[in-house]
Amino acid sequence: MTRELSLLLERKLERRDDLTPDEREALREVLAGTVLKRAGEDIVSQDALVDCSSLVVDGFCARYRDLADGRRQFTQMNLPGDFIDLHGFVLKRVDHGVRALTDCIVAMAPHSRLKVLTARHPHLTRLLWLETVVDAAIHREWLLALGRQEALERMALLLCEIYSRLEIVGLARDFRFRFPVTQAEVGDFLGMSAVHVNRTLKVLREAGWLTWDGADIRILMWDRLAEAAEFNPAYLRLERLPI
Amino acid sequence: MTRELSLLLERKLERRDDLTPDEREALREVLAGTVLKRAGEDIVSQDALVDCSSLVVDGFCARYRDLADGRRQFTQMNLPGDFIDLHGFVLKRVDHGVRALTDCIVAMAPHSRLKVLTARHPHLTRLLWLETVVDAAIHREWLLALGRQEALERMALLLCEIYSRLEIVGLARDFRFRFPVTQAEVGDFLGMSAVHVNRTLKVLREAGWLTWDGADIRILMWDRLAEAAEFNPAYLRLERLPI
DNA sequence: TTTCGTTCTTTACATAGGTTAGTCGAACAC
DNA sequence: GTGTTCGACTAACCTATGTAAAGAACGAAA
Repeated sequence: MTRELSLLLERKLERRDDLTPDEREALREVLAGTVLKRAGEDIVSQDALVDCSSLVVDGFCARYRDLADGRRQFTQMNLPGDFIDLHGFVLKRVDHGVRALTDCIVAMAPHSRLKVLTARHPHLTRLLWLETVVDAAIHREWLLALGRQEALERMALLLCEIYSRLEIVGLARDFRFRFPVTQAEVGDFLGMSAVHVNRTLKVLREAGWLTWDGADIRILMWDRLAEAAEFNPAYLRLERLPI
Repeated sequence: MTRELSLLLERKLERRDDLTPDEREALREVLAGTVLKRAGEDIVSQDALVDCSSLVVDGFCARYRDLADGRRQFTQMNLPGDFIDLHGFVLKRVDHGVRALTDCIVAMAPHSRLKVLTARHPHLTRLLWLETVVDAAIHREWLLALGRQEALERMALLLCEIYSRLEIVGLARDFRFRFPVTQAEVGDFLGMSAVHVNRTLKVLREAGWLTWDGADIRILMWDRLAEAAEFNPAYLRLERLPI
């Protein structure tokens, strides 16, 4: 069981650069047990000191920040294979919550173990560092989207990004994927009201760009979506560059 | 000269955690020379492989992303003492440009030297990692702002953040500071048109919350601004927590 | 089966903020 | 001097998107 979890982590880091047997061994020491979180539960609560980061094994979750009057913005989607709050390892105090959008299984990585790893394995440390830096690159893409792109462009970007990321971990192919998220939640990603999410989806559906039944999404015209979003997957850093 | 630069860097990292004499010594090896960039010039161009990160010694610059039709979003302000593109050290390919808003002096930190440092100094590595992670925390604050806050709230947030960050490095006090940036540039930060920046400033000026003459800003009612922005400096991670 | 709570969907209406098109003044070149 | 450029500022108008309200569809629970 724990063995399988380490493999998930190994495969994730190996997409970026080769690992030595020694480094693989070290990764096996990092994960403690797993925890099940129910849909709607908070995995991390806002404004807490943390001593543990976690790896999403199964399910969808999202990082969020709230305003006093209840306005909410999701700042990042976390898919299976993603490290949630790895930045918490160096930040110590996290400034936001993470919510399970569906039932989730997460594996814990205690900071004490990560610290041992970083003391002994500089290259592995840089790979973990890279993961947090890719998160920041995704943030920048969404800063552009929220600041300067319109509703339809943002929706297209979300679909392109989620499809691409799910495909990498084998959870999407042939332009189909499951995305079990309500329209209100999509609105919290895109910085728009649930009503406008609905309107925007109607336009996309009627233009024949996609179908969206329940949680099953099928993209019919990828090129149109990618063009509308000005989607360039470079920001996901899918390239393999030794570091 | 180079000695003074290292001191800037040392002081920056020491705000987060103590450094050993050994670590200080290592930092002195990191910076190569300085470069002068003129206002309006690009310090880093979009979508390039980078082999060097840089430290702002003097001046203001900003990271940006553009859309094909010219819409632009600044994703981060860089003030003196900030590491520009430290994330480039692990990311290798950067996805955005950095523009000098005023004449700037920047000190270069070649990645080859940073790599030597990370191989020998795990604690220092975590401190550098932390700097990139704080950048991401600031991104998240602005994702919330751009997604869910209104023009006036965002403007208030910008003023509170810039003042706080300038104060830390001794470039602001008594609620006064120089901010030599055009209203159009402010719009590119806040995701709004220059016209609306002007309107919003007029409201703030007439309400007596601030004065803004040329590049000289004076905040008259900090509490009002902070309340409107829901400004909580926690996201800047000013706390000192050993890592 | 009925009831209940979600979520999706639509309509009608309100408004924050964009766009366009200026004026004015300061700085600068010649 | 004169022209030129750039930024601050304003007004008129327009539209993308928010808000409020309600019905339809669906699954879960009883």
